[in-house]
Amino acid sequence: MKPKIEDVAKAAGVSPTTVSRVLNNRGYISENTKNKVYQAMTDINYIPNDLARSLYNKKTNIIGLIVPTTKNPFFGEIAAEIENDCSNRGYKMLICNSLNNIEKERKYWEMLRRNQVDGVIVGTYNRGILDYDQHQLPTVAIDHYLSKNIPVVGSDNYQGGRLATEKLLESGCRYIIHINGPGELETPANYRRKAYEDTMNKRGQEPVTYEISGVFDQVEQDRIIRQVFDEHPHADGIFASDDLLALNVLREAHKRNIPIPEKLKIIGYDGTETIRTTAPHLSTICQPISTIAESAVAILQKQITDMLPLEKSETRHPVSFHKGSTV
Amino acid sequence: MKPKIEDVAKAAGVSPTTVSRVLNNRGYISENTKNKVYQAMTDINYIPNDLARSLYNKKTNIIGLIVPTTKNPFFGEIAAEIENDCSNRGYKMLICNSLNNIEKERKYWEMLRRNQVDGVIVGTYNRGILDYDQHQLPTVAIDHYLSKNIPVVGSDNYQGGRLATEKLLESGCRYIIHINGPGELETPANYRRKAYEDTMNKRGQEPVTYEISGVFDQVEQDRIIRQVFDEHPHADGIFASDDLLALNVLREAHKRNIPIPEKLKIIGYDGTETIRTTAPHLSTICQPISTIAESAVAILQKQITDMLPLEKSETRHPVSFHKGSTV
DNA sequence: CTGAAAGCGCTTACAG
DNA sequence: CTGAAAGCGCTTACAG
Repeated sequence: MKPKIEDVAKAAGVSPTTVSRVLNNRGYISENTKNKVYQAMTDINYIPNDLARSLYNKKTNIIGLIVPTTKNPFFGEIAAEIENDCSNRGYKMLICNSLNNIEKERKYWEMLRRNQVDGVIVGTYNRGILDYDQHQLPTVAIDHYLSKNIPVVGSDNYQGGRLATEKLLESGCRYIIHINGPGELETPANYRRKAYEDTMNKRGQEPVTYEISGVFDQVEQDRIIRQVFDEHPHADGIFASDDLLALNVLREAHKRNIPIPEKLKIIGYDGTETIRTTAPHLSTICQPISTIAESAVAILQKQITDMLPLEKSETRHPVSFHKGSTV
Repeated sequence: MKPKIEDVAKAAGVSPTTVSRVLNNRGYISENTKNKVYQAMTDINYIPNDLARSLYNKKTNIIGLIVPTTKNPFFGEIAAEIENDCSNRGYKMLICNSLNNIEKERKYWEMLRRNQVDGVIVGTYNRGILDYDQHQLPTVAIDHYLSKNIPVVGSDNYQGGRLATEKLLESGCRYIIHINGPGELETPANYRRKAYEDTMNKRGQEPVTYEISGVFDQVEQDRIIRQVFDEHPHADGIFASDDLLALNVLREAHKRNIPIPEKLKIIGYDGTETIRTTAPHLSTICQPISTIAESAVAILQKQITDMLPLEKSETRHPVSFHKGSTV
């Protein structure tokens, strides 16, 4: 049987109350008693039960993180950063890979509630899951609009879209296509598109945007990429809204023997550490992942400790350009 | 205030005992009562408190996962797979990124204990942390020897090392170098090296192995790679013990204008989904990540449910060869 | 400075 | 088929 406070108390010859007090450094306890208790704790190898503690305190110091999947480098990195920040602040993290499955996600929300998490950080698309009006749980969304009263954190998507487009224009492109990832309608990522279109219009160029609707659908993605090449054989620039997509575009270009960057320039989005080490040749817009993570955790913690009601807010962190050899 | 069982009981006009019983589907309850209770639960929006439940049951259905960092594609993918398997079996997962920091790792172990996790899956190098003799907690290690009584799951490293070496030999290499990642001494990954050396010896070739000791030390890694090229300008094959390393080798080869695969063939190890999509040209040995994850979870669950004492075992899953253009 | 008692939200013998 | 009581391992007023 695992030792409990009572056992420590017996071993130290004091009451459970006293043990609890030294454990929590609360109230006045004589040095002597303190030492006896510490001694007893190590003697019997006592480890406090946080379940009991949390039950009483109504605070678990656990937060939930819901992402599509940590297989994706962007979410793998953001998850790692968020967990680090949590750990530094004394929070633990329950992780949920929703696989963009609405039913799974609904279950995760319930699970997190049952486990009394102090808050949740969400990076998935799930309109309709939350009961907007009476959502109480402290929550922060990463690049997703979940509800009118949930703060959103992300990169400055408009700046990113503009930057990508400008870089292409600067390096001489005139016939630039934009390819969008799936489900970006409900996310601030649609500002990437908006910025692209605005920037093109301002220069008097006609914007052309393709959308990939299927989530995790490699086949559709490949089909659309081929379609772009078929329908726009004279395009000289492609702005893809994520790096994996950009790499696929690059691959198709190679297949068609289109010299990069001479005939076609390509720029991606995300700039994860993984991509920058495995494919440093890809020019891309880098999201400040650790800053995003940090600020999401900070905002969440503020909600938790101040017990503030949820309030809409949008935090955008500046992006940067990584120059590879595709632009 | 969150509604509790008592509130449901009141709303349904029954006792808390009865509510608990319908909640757990235990004992006989009349259909009528059941319905009243269900009705009451939805009426007042009741969500059970798993903390209280777990406290009583001495079972949390939570497991801990300790990895160096999910930023690394291998661990990001294994974490996602493990979490999926857990979720399917009704377990939740607390994730810990130890960053290969022994102090952090020690704290994570204590945290997991305090939170009464049912078991732990570890993918980090941490000899000396566990109290071998009296380690009670169900535990499974991924490709690491933690203690004489903790089961290990991984890819068949010996087969992998042999396969890599044979592929190089088959394609004509004779002067093959092996570069090892850090910290592989205490892990089954050292069988990759052993297999390489055995295979080379059997063919009458002299094995040459370099080791990179610094964990996460990009600078040292680059230095060693340059050293390999400097000291063995006539090498015609390199077997790198992970893909990120292999890609760095490839990059250095490009810098030196060494044509790949004509003058030099390169083969990596891991074959994550991420690498296979971002760098499909890299030939590599693929670990069956989802199989490894699945079997780790299965073994852990068996320990948990059968309450077996920990027992040494080693499970090796076969690897496969991914042919890119570097071999 | 220290302890006995009540309570956090559940569950399960035990009794009816 | 249903309920009152005790207990899971803690913590914190309250009293001394």
